[in-house]
Amino acid sequence: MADHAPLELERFLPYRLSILSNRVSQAIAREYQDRFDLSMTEWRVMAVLARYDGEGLSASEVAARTEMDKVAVSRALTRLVEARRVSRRAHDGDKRRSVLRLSAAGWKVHDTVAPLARAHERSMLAQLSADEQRALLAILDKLAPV
Amino acid sequence: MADHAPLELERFLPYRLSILSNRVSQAIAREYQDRFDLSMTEWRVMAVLARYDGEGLSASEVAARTEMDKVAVSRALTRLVEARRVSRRAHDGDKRRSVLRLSAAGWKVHDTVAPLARAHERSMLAQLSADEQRALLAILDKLAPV
DNA sequence: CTAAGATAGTTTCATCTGAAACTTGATTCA
DNA sequence: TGAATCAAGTTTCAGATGAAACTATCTTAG
Repeated sequence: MADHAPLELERFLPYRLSILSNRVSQAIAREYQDRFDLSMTEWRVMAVLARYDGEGLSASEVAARTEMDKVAVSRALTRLVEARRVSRRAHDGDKRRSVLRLSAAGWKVHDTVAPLARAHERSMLAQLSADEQRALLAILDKLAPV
Repeated sequence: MADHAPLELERFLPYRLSILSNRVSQAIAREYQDRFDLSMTEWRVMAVLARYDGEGLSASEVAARTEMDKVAVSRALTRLVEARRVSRRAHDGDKRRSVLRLSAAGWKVHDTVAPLARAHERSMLAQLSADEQRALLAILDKLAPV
């Protein structure tokens, strides 16, 4: 029994990372879910469409840029289009592709949610020293390069 | 259009954290899922039972120590008990409570998976400098204290 | 050209998840 | 006591998820 070397979950890095990540994401998500009936998946799709506005991304480009699978993106888009937050038309010259854009209503939601998300990010960083903030960015760059 | 200030998802900390956390957790989980038909939930339950061996934890103590909800724990335990990896008996003096322990088979699985998990953790840390490793621990202590 | 293969996106299916309701047993307090 | 409340754990239900199959379209090799 002495030689089992049990894993100490509360010191195990992957576990701690997942706890932290879930807490942070859910704190943000809870707000926009209540206020806008918007899932995290949907929000990420909207954020990418906002960022690459004017390019008329296709669904698979959205999937690539959000690191979500195409099924999740397809379903998020169905809801977003139904809610008139995203417009979808067919691509000239390739009828398989869709051309996606935020609608005016979509932009309105985005312009409320984005500052809210950034505020959460700031309050998270505010708990860290300047050195730790720098280190965190360096760590993320090394472990999960974009 | 210029003043929409879109969120840059790929620089947004909560997003990057969730990408990193998912990648790390899934890399480990994939191994023990294939080899032992063990979900991440089940593994976490086993890890906690291993760590607090001899105390005969109840299901809600397991839930508290894994930060999972009681429904998830209940279901994981059903599977673990069926697979004879965990033994469950009633608590003397409180028939609501269960007393949970890893079985010999459970320990055998634990003793294979724990080193495997630790190896993943080590290879993750190995990508960071000593300073960054220290900083990561400090950051986790501040942002998600145990 | 056209058959074979690749790509975009949706649907299906089986599983996972969490909130709420429920069951059983313990506790409290009048 | 015994009614009301509380705690442990399970079940139910409704939604989320992801792999695989499928449809439609486009590309390429012969």
